Order: sequence, then C-alpha cells, then structure tokens
Amino acid sequence: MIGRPNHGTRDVMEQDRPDVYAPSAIEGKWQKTWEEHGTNGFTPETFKSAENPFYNLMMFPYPSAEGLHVGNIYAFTGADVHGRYQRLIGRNVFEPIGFDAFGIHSENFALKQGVNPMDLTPKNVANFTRQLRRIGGMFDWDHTVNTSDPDYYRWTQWIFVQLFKAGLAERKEAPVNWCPSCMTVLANEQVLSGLCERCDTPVEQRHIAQWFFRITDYTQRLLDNLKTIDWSDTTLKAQENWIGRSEGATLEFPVLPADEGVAEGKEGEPAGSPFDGPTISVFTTRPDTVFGATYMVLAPEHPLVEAITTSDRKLEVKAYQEAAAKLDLVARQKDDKTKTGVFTGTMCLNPATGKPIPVWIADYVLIEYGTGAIMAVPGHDQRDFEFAQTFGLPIPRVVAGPGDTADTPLDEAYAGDGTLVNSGQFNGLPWREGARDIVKWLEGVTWLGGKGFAEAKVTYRLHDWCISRQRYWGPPIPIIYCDRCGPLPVPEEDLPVILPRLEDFKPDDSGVSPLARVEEWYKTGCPECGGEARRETDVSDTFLDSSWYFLRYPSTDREDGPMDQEITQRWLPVDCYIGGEEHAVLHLLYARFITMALKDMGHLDFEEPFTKFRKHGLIIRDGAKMSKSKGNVIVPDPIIEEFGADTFRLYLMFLGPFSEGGDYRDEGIQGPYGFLHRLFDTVVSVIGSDEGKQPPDPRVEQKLHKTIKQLSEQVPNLQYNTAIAAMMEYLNAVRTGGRHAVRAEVEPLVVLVAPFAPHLAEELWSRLGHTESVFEGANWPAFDPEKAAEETVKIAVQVNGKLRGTVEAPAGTSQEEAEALALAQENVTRHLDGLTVRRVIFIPNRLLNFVVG
RNA sequence: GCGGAAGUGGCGGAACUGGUAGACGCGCGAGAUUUAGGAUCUCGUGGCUUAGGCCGUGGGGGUUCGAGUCCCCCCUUUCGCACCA
Repeated sequence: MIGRPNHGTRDVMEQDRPDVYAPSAIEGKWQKTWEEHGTNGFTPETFKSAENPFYNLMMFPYPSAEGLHVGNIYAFTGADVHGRYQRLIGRNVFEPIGFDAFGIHSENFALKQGVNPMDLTPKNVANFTRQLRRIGGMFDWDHTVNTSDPDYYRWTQWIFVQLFKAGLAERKEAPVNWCPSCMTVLANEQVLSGLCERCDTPVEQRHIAQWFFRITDYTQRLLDNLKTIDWSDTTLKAQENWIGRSEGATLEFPVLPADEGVAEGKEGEPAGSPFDGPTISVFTTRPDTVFGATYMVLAPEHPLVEAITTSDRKLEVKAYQEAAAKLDLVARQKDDKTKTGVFTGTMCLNPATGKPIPVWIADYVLIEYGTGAIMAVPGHDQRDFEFAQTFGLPIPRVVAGPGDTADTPLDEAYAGDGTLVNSGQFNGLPWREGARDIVKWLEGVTWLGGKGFAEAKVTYRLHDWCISRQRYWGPPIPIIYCDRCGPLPVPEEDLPVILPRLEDFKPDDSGVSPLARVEEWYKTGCPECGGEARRETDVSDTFLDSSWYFLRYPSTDREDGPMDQEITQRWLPVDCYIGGEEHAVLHLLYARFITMALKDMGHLDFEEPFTKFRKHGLIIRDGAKMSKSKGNVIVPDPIIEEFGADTFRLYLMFLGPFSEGGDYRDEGIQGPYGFLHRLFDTVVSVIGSDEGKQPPDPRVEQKLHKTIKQLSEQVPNLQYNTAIAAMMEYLNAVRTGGRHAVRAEVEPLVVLVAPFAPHLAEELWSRLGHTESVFEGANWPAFDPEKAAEETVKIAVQVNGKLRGTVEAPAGTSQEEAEALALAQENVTRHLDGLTVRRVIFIPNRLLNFVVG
C-alpha cells in the first residue's frame, strides 16, 4: 500500500488517499499554513513582550548561486530541532535567519560569471529563501537581515564610526598580508599556513596604510571571559590558542659602539657604566636561559637593522633583507628550511654574563611577534641550535636535565625541565625559580635613569584586526580625508555611505579599491571645514558585517538606530548559538570583541554575545568532505522532492552525533523514511477505532515513559541520533507482533517527533482532532518515573566474570533470591561443579558474579 | 613541534558513575503478501566452533571478581595552530 515514490509521481497520485503518507502534499499544506499564520506564534506585540524568551541562533549563510548545500541544511535543521524543542517546553522562541551577502565570495563568483553582484545577490537570496522555507525551519521571516542591504550596512558603518570615536579604529602603515590573486589584504585569521584562505595563493607581505581595530586592547578580557561562557570545549581551546598568551620577560641587550672595541664586564654585571647607547629588546619565555644567550637575532625587517649594521656589512645585510622580502610566507615558514642569516658587524652585551655577543639578522625571526628580536639560546632552543650549528656559534648548556651535569654535551637543544648550570649565582635553581629570580635581579640592575635590564611581560599572539579590503563588494569605510582636518568619520546623519553601482568592479594590483577609480563618488566635502575632501575608497571586511548581525535581528523594525534598547534587553544575549567550528577563531572572536566594545561605549548592557555555543560536525560522503572537485556533492532539492523534508531532516539528524557530523550514504535514508511511514500508518490506525477509551498496554506504557525520559535528556543536549533511535525502538514496541495500537500510546510520540518532522507532526496532531498547531497546543510530554521504572529485570549471571546465563526477576530482587534463581539453572551449576564459591558479587537488578577458585 | 578529537560487525553508529559489547538504522539472507515491485510484514544476521564452548572494541602490558570504559607504553587517522622565541 505504501509505495516508494518515484520522484514524486506516486506521491501525487496518492494525494487523495488520506490513509497513505504523502509527504509533499502534507508538507505543502503545512508550509502554507505557517506562511499564513507565522512559523513561531509571534505577533509584533507578543514579540515585544515575550515572557519566556529564548533566542535560538544559527550562523547565517552566504547566499551562493548554487543554493543551500547539505551542510547548511544539516546545521539549520539541528538548530531548528533545538528551537522547536524549546518551544514545546514553553519557551517563546526567536529563530531568525539572514544572509551574509557581502564579501569576496559573492564578488568573485560575480566576476567569474560576468554579472554584477548587485543583480546576482537578490536572485540568490530569493532562491535561498525558497529552500529555507521548504526545509520547514521555524524561521522568523519578519526579522531577517541582508548584510548588503543599505538599511543594514548603514549600521555596520555606524559601528565603525563608534569605534573610531572611541579610539579603537586606527589607520596605520603596517606590513600586511596581501593576496596577489584576490588582490586585497587579508586579516591574519584569513591566512592559513601562508596561503590565502580563499584561493590558496601564497600570501605576500606589503606595506600599505590600513584601518585596524584595536582588538588587542581586549586580549586579556577575551581570554578571561572564556571561563564565564558555556561553549563547546574545542571552540574554547581554539580561541585560547589563537589569543596565544605567553608569559615571560623582555630583556634589554645594550648595543656596543662599533668602534670602541670589546669592553668585557665582570660576570653578572653589565659592562660599562652608566650605559647610554641604544638597546635591543627581546621577548623570551625562558629568561632563566639568559646565561646561555650567545648571540642575538633581529628579524630582517627590524627597524634597528640599518642603524646598527657596520659599514663593511651594509651590502651583505641589504642583500639578505631583499632576499627575505621576496620570499613568500610559505617558503619562509617551511619547517625543514635550513637556517640562513648574516652578521651585522655589531656586538651586544649579554646583561647577565656581561660578555659581548654578535647580532645577526635571520628570517627565522618574525617581525610581528614579540619585539621582532630574540636572544638566541642554542643550547635550549632547537631553532637557535640549528642556526648556531650552521654558523659555528658556541652552544653552551645552562639547564641540566635529569642525569646531566654542567658539562654534558648537547647534540640537540634541551628544552625540558632541569636546574640551572653555568649561570653564576643562579646555579642549582630549578628553572622556573631561576627565571623568576633572574628577572628580578636584572630589573634591579639599572642604568640610564633607573631603567632596568628586564621586565616581566606577557605577550599575545593575537594581532590587531585589519579590516580594510581593496575590493568592491562590501560596505565603504565611512571615513573622509581632508588635508586640513585629517581623517574624519562620516557624520552619523549622512550614513549610509552608499556603495555605488559599478560596471567595472574588477580589483587590480594597485593596492586600492575599484572605488578609487570613481572620482565623482570619492570626491566630497569635508564635514569640518567644507573644503575639498576625499572618501576612503576601501571597503570593510565581511567579518565586520557578521560581527553584529545577531544584535540587529530583533531590532530590524528600528530605523533610527541599530538596536532597540528595550527589545535588546529582552532578547539578548543569545541563549544558544549553533554553528560550525570553522568559525571558532574568526567570526566568534570578532563578534565577542565588537560586543565588548559596544558595551564599553554604553550601547549594550552585556559583554558576551553568546551565552551558549555548540559546534556541529561535518557531513561527509564516501569518506570525504563534499566538494565539486570530488564529485560527491549531494544536491538537496531532488531528495527533498522525493522523500520529503521531514525524512531528509530526520535522516540528517540520525546519521551520527550532531556535534561530530556523519557519513552520508544514499541508501540510508530508507530507514527514517520507513519510520515516518510506519508512524503515519500507526497513528492513522487509532483514529476512529479508538477514541482514547482504551488504556495503553502496560509494557508499552512503561516503554513510553522510558522513551520520554531519554528524549527529555538527549534532545536538549543535541544528542539527536540516539533520541531518534529511541523513538524508532518505541514505535517498534508499539507495533510488536502486529498488535493494534491505542491512541494513548501514539499521541505523545507525535509530540516527541515534532521537532524533527514538524510537518508530519502537525498533520497527525490535526488528524487526532486538535485544532491548534502542535507547537502551540501540545506540551512536551512529562514522564512518570514510576511508570518508567522496570518491573522485571534480567540479571546477568557470571562465573568468574564470564556470562553463563541470565535470570529474569522482579526489580529489586535480593541477592539471596537471585542466587537461588541462578543456581536453579543447569548451565550455571555446571560451571560451579566441584569448585568452591569464594565470593559473590551482586549488583542489584544487573549482575550476579560467582567467583570460584 | 604545540593543542584537541577519535580508532567498536560488511557500513553509519549505540553502550549512564567499570557490570549481559554491537541499541537504532543501512546492507545482506530466508520466508509471507502482491499482477508486479527498489513497497510492506515476519524471522535471522560479529567471527570461529568438535555445538560444550572459545575468540572478539587499533597493538602490547597492567589494575580488577569483572575493562570498549581506568593506568602505562606504542601505532594509526583526523582537526586547529605553527620557525610564536
């Protein structure tokens, strides 16, 4: 009777047969109802006054021309199940969706197709909207955003202006990552192992004046707050690593004048007094090893290089600097690259030993970390060791590991625990104490106005956020340059600065945006003096668009400000955010920073935007990530057409643990499809034949309460795959042996399945005689612990830990009774025959183990 | 190198604080029903087996009455960061 639909045709034929499950008819009907009456039960009034608000957020998609892919649907379905569950337990759930439509993705695609992103984007958004409705999400279509809409980016620009006014946006010339293929600068976060995140082109270093957000002012807070938010562990770890706190010290190494020869000081006392020349600052996490610093290295780009290079070395140093500049980051960062470098001709004093040491430049020292200079301790740092070996520099030991003496030779750097040796008065100290004491000592060794040679210091890996992009498809940075008044923010009443329509929006290698080619656009008047001025022509990073979209959703009606105070207070921060791990350090970090900054400026009263964050896994197919090049991409539309959105949703959630992802197999969808069929048949079968008079079968009822209990624990924790398995098991129990189900057995199951298969649940709920939506009229069923309790249990009987039988007994059977029952079994007694029982282990209701010898 | 996750049937995956390994589903086998079916229903399905058992959760040790689960060593896969001083 129930046929596998052949691409919908069968389904259409069966639309007139009310006893047959016809997914597309049912889903069409309910989607229409939701469209007419709203998906989530809100009116504009109840939205403002929701008593039990739950903000359920998912990561908004970039609307590609290909349409929604399975990964999107997987993520949105998992989040939607969570939202629908929250609704069934009585929360007022706000579940918005929007479009991250600005950015290089869209622009590159438009370039490739030879179309304008202004034309392409609305088409893509319309297609996404259609698909999102088709999968049955509980999306709030009255509160949607599109980052490329002037009504939205007006406020993106407003945020830029606020940051500028707060001193958190600054323009500085800095070495930046330049992607020669995308022809734009990239944030550090967008460079992966020296390659452009987007196109895998090796990234070059360029010096361009750029706008930066001072996220580093917030480093410690971004780190400390991680302890206060409920996020997936791996995501917290990734943020912690990215922020990269290192504790150590900066040490000062006085530069010896080139012509004064070498004046050795006494050990432990810097030579010369008082010293008044320049010093080289280095950052180290191992100040305890300073006695082993036998040379210094500056990054080739270090500003002191030119000043300290002796005249005889100038040519060689210059050549090295140029060679280093040419190397792209990939080549420079190769692990197995042999160490190169040149001597500057200058010596420094090691402030601990008082001895002169040579200053080199080498590309293994990076300008952007620490001070761009290091003290090299070849005995205890492998990179320094390799360098010292290459250039024949001394490699003394200053830390002795277990079993080492001060003279144990080193055949590689020793970076482990140990005690200090060859370190003057600090010999014998464990290295940690040594580090502390040496810093304290060098702090006290002063020269030049009392400044010491050391200072305890914390360094972070996190850099300021470069947000300028020399591209077209983004919000213009709202800044005006006036020769007289300097860079000024666009007055707030003049926002938005509209992105003009350009027919030629192709980026070029000039280091400026295509907007710089449009004189009538960038020429403007100075907001201060009214004189001739020029707009900033760069646009801002896409990640700025997405750093605050969740703040806008509830306030999309508001036209005179980015956020409505009252609504924001009611709905934010976000109760639960579900998204992919790939944004663990990009989007999630920026969103936290922007939220903190807005809080400090008085626009928000909280500083962490996402109270709870859960990452979802990845759907793979044939053991690999879906990609066009591998040809293993699943196009969702035909599958939804064939099996229905409910089946597709259920299948995706059933594939594996939601947090881990799953392996998509085409045939696997038959399982959930059959389950929904059987559910439909079973529920339909109780209508008319049983109007709630018949009591449920006691065994089925017990199973029902166990199932409710299990789902009530697992669904809120996103453990969907096992929750679905439990529902299948329950339905199997209801149908065991072809028995006839009764209403009380199946009605609660309709509610349990509703978050996963909302259309079918609505249909069955209505057929059961209810007039309201299941999400309005039904409550998540409660379970009765007494009814969920097992009445009889199977106790495993073991002899010496090996299973020899099981006994069935009432729950709570005593050890004596259980033993008696077990000893009545021939298979048990046979194994005890002729042996002494030394001990009996009894775990009530579970296990009985005879220990014999 | 640093940081994290994971190795269980033919496959995806279950297994709470150590307590009957393989739930649920796919696939496969047998049968029923059907004009037919890639539909539905029933039963079976880790391996070996002398049919009593034996062996089985990446490998090797250990703790325990009992280990997928705890401890030690190793192997593999995978993700994030990475010449970060």
